Amino acid sequence: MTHPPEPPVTSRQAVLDAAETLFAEHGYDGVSIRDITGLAGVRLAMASYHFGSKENLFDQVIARRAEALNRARRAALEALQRAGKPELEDVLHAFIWPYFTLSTQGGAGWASYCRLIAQSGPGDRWRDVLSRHFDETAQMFITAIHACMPRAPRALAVRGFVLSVGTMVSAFSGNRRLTRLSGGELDAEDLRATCEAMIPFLAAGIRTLPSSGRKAGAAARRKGK
Amino acid sequence: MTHPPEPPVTSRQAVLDAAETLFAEHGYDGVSIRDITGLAGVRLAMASYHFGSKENLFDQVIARRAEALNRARRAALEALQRAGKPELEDVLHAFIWPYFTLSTQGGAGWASYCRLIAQSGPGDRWRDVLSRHFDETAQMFITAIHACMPRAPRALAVRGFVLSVGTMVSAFSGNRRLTRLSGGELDAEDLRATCEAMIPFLAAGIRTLPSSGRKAGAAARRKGK
DNA sequence: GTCTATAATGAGATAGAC
DNA sequence: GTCTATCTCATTATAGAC
Repeated sequence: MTHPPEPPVTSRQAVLDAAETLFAEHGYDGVSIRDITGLAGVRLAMASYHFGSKENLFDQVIARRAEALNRARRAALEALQRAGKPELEDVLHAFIWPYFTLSTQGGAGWASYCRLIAQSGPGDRWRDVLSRHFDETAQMFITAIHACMPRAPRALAVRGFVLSVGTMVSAFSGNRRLTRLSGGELDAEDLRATCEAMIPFLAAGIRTLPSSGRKAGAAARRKGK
Repeated sequence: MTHPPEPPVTSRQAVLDAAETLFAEHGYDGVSIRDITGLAGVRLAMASYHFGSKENLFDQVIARRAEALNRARRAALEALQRAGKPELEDVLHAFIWPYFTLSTQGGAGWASYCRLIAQSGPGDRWRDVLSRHFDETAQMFITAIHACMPRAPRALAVRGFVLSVGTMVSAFSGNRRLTRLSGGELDAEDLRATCEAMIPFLAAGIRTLPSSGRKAGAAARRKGK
């Protein structure tokens, strides 16, 4: 369904691919249209011709893969729900595994895409584009998480989902912390190992939320602060 | 020990503060030296006079608060260890709570600082500066986490720490996901509630790592993929 | 659709007076 | 330490030929 090594045929795709690569490496403002068209092997004017503005090019970069990613996640979730009542781990798996699969086997573009997403900042540009493309699917997964802890209020499922997204996105950010801090014993690029650790990690975390909600501040009070 | 609302007295500090604010909002490349000196209320040339290059200004912005943060974290950790054998929750508390306290009560600069850290990308600029300022303290916390799970290899403590850092940093990033996805029921700016949920969340997650290491890929195989 | 050329602006950094 | 003025180069975007 995805065509990893296929070289871009149209100049439009070439620009899109180059923009994705460079945005992921240096951020939106760290890259000029000249850099992008240079890497794409097309002339400067092609960027404006196809996309008008740099802002719009960025938007298209995010949008292009968002749909495929959402589709994969929802397909996994629906398959799960048809098979019966899923466990928390299964729901997290349905959310995280497509990210892993596409990032590692979907071609270099997908890896760049995941690193790019991890650079989202608090500014309007990011807030709008992420909300527009990901919130709807996010709500489906929050509902599925909530179904695994039906006695808890939905707000706790939201909190668990948001914490999980932060953890996952950071794991795909391309920071080499894991390698560095382990002195090379662990490999930050072994995303499979990270995902396999992360899913039970997050599931266990989410399961603590109902009780930590009740005894709120326990850790804080224990330190007398 | 920190003086939140004190206005900067020197032009050097004014530039540093303005740079911190603007970098946090728009990222390194999203801000010009003119923007910074403009907000600081000083002339353009003062930036070069005090800091030489923009790169160096950025470095100083990160460095300035890194020391205070590391000191607070280490003090909390040492106090803990003097009091006996700490629980995993206590170690995480010692790591996260200074971040929370400074971010919410250390003045606007600290809040900006935490948002800025969350924008770290995979590029050299970030990797170098974060490694230089934070790796040493990170190793102390990894050791403390490892002491809570002594039968597991240290690599698992590293993995738990790295996942935890990602979760924490994302929680302080200023993305308003929690508010948006909960329809306003939860408040993304209530960092206290987030920290109080996060600490047991992460502790539970770390405790799963030894077992998920042994039965690696269980969730994956269950889905037959 | 693709190119050259250029317009219009903004960037980082510095020289040199005070 | 602080200022004005400026150098030099890169930036986004567009006009208009082919």
